[in-house]
Amino acid sequence: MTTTSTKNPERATSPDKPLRADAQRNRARVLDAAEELFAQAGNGATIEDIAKRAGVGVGTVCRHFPTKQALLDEVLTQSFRELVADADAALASDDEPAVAFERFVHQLAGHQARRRMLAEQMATELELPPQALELRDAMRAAITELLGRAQAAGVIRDDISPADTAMLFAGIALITAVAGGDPAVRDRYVAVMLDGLRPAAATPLPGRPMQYRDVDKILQRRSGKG
Amino acid sequence: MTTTSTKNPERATSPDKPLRADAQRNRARVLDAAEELFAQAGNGATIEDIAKRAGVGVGTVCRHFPTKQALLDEVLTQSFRELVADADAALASDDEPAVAFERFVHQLAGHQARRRMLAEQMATELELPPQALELRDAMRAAITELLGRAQAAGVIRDDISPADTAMLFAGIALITAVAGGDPAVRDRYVAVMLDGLRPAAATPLPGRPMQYRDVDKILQRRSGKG
DNA sequence: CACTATACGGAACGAGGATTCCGGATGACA
DNA sequence: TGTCATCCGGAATCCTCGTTCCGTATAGTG
Repeated sequence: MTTTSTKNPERATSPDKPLRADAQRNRARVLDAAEELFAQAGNGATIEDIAKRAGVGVGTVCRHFPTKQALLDEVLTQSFRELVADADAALASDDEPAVAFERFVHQLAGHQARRRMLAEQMATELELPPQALELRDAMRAAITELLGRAQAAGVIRDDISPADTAMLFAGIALITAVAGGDPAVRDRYVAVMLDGLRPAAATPLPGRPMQYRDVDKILQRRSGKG
Repeated sequence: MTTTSTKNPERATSPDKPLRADAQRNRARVLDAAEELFAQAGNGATIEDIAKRAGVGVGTVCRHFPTKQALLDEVLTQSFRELVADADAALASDDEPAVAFERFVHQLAGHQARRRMLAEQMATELELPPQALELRDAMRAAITELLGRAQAAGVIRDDISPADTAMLFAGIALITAVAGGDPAVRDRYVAVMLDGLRPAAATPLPGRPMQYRDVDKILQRRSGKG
């Protein structure tokens, strides 16, 4: 399902032209392989590994994606697209706020776990590829809205921000991804986290909610240093 | 506090002999520098960076620790020692179970965040250095006991295992470490997680608690493949 | 079927980083 | 203070991995 038959945002050199049939096939294979290996090994995954898994030569990988970073960016962007789609679906659904929110965070954790880079990036470890910037903003807006509705309905505690939400579930996703990626385990932990977010048992929290502004600040500081 | 004046489990070559004074000093410096840089950059930290930070040449680093892995292992083992010390203190204290448990998980997350490798390794990403095996077991025993007491006292939900506990807080630690490592943020999130662990708001959980056995299985599988 | 623009595989190359080596410096001890 | 074993710094070496190059293969087309 992760094929890129719809559009190819970048191409090595030359403006754009319909890819030859085998090229399209290979590109998709590479993307799938990369997604899988990046998820497994973070970006420690090797170009050669990816090529092998995709059943192509390294040359092929590097022709389609001029740089390892470009490949990573594309996979990341892909993930964001799916995430945003889920978020939009949740927003559009007429489920109760609690249900919509819970379903969505399960999906969120799922996406992030399947590709741990996504989780890392949402926690600002990685630079965001420019193509993904607006997707990220859409994502943030969606989380804000879903959380807001749930809080307004009184089913989620008020002292939690959208940025907190993203972080918390990214943490769950990251750790379960690192530890084998069993979806059953992940769902369990998401459920625990959700219990922690209910107003019923809420204990006063130290500190203040994290804002996306803070996240961006961390991101800047990081790219500033190197 | 991180000096190794007590014992030096490994030495490049030759059985063992008291290190010359300057050598001991340098060894300690290297260890401290490594701890700091590994915490900051995971094991992306470079030998040269570590040497520079420690104010020594690369040769010195490599003589004391024949391999980058050896250095990493030593830092890891060090962390485990501190963790186990905290755990023992918590066990020995006569605080109420709830207090002891909560204080300990805060410390746990703190340790793990300060050195993100620790968090990753507790989630079985890394192989455990042999020197640390018994420390890990002591750790597990302590968590088991502290959690058991808290559950017996009815302040922590029953459908959570010691392994779950380790994973959940490792997740929090990991994500906050990745996102800048602000302790205030970490404490906030630990508090949320703790709320999720209280019996009051507990919702039925899907799946079954994770056992240390499962963790070990993942570890084996991983080292099997490579 | 023949022809050509594309794409392919994988060897060759280069950069970055870990490890090794060795001449010079230094702590330990008589 | 003199001697020597030990340790130090950092240049040299080796290895891994991303990227480039090129001869060969193939999809697309008439």
